[in-house]
Amino acid sequence: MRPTIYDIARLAGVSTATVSKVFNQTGNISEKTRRRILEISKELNYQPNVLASALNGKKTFSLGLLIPDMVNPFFAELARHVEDRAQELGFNLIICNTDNDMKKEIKYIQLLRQKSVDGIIVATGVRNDEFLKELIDQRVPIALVAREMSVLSTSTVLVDDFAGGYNATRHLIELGHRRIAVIAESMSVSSSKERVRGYRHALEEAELRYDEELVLTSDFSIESGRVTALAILQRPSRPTAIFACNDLLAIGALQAAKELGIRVPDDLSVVGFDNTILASITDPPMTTVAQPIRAMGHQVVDLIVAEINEESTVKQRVVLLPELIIRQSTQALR
Amino acid sequence: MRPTIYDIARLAGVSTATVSKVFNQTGNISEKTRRRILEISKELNYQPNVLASALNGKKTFSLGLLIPDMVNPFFAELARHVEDRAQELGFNLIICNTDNDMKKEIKYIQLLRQKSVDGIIVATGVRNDEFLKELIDQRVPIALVAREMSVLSTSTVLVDDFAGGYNATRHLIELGHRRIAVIAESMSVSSSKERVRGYRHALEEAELRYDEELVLTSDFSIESGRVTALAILQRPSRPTAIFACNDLLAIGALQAAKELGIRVPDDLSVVGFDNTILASITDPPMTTVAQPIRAMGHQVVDLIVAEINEESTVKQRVVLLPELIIRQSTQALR
DNA sequence: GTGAAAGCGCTAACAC
DNA sequence: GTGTTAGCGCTTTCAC
Repeated sequence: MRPTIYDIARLAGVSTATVSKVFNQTGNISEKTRRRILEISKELNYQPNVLASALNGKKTFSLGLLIPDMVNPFFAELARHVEDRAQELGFNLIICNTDNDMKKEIKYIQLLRQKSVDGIIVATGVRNDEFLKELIDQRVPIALVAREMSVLSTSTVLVDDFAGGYNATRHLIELGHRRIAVIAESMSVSSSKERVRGYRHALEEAELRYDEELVLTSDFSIESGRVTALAILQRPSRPTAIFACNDLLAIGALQAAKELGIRVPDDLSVVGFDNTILASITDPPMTTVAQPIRAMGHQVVDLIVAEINEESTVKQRVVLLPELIIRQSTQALR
Repeated sequence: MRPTIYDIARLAGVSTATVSKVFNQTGNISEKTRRRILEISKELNYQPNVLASALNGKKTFSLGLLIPDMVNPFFAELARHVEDRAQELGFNLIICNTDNDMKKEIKYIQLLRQKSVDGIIVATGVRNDEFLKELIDQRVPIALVAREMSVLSTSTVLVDDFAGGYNATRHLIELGHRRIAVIAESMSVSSSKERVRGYRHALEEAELRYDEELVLTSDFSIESGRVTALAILQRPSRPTAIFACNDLLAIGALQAAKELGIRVPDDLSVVGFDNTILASITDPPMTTVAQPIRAMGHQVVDLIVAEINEESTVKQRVVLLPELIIRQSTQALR
């Protein structure tokens, strides 16, 4: 059996209250008994039982993280940084892959509540306002990362998606491109919508016509990027550039181009979004909009932990700036 | 406040024991009261408190997963499948990225114990025998995946790494290659050692000399693969083929070749291992040894859950077979 | 400085 | 069929 506070108390000839105080650094315990207790604990290899302490209203020191899919490198990296920071602060991370499926999301949230996690970080794109609102009403700390939900009053960390979309498109325009297509993930995701808005703004600023035909929506997999790009590249007057709203889609576009014998960047420029590890290993290496993933992960953990510890009750909305990384998938229009 | 079993009992005019029995489907409760209790629970949106129930010796329904780094696509995919299966069985997953750092690993294991996870799945390569042994002695269910530890009596799921290394090398030999280098991750990892052993066996079988100079060890990042490959490709008599013990290293080799103006596959054949998403998007697409990642993830969860539920007390060692996926990074020696 | 005791939310004998 | 009650391991108030 795992030793308990009772075992320690008995061996040290004190009460459990004293032992508890030592471990919580509360009350006033003489240096001598403190030492004794610590010593005995070491000997028995005592590990406090978090469950029992959480049952008394203390923290569980675990956080939930809802992401669409950790196989998507963007979310893998994000989750990694979240986990790192959480660990630094003494919290474990329960990762939940929801595939942006509302049913799964709800199920996960219920499980997390049953386990009394101290907070939930949401990075999924599901429109789940009602459910999250309930949680907030129940005073479960929630924070959003890489997504947005204006109706909700929660701390949020994201990148300026509008600026990202704008920068990407602007870059293409400066290279002389006029027919620029955009492939978005489902437009119901806030970040996607913003990126397209940035795209549109760049066009209009350059007095280029915004052509709905050039705005495609798809899933968020390489395959669906490929299929979508294939369709658009086979039109009679195909675009000379594609802005894909994430690296996965951009890779799909690259593959489609290769299939059709369209050379990148000579005959087609492609810009991605996220600057995941994938962008640097494609051929050619991909121009993409970098999100400061590490900073996002750290910040969102800091915000939610501050809320958990009630150090800060004001909700914050942190907007980080994206950065265009120019590689070799874009080139001046000939 | 979250409703408790007491609230329900009061409103239903029964005792907490009755309510508990309903939720645990134990005892014998009349259909009528059962209904009433369930109804009231629904109304109050009651969620059982897992902590309290776990404190009574029940399960916490959470598993720990120790992996080196979820940014590595192999582990991202593995973790995803583990998580999927765990979720199906009602368990949450606490993911711990250890970077194969023994200190971190120990810290994580302690945290997991304090939280009374029901079991721990270990996919890291750390030689941590002592520590894991302690856990086993304390009857914490442990299972290994994608790694091995012969001294320990634990359920294990892995791929036949020897066969994988053999197949990869054999493929190269059949293509006429004679000078075949191998880049291994640190040789202290069991899987890596086995793959190299398979490599060696293939050579010897073909009566080719096993040349220590052609066996390089490195880290497990693209960058270290690149550096290692760079070194070997600049030797006076460079190899005509490289077998890299994982896709990351293979990509590094691809990059090194490109840097040196060595064409793949014309001047150099490269084989990877893992068949992660990366292998399909490199240029050229990579020949690699596929691990049945999904099956591995599912199986290891099934094994550990069986142990947790004490359905099965016999430890199993499941060895799955790898499969060589031939793409375009390998070609017959000219 | 230290301890007795009540209680966190739930379970499981055992009694009725 | 249902209730009483004694814990699970820990925290905390209040008394000494």
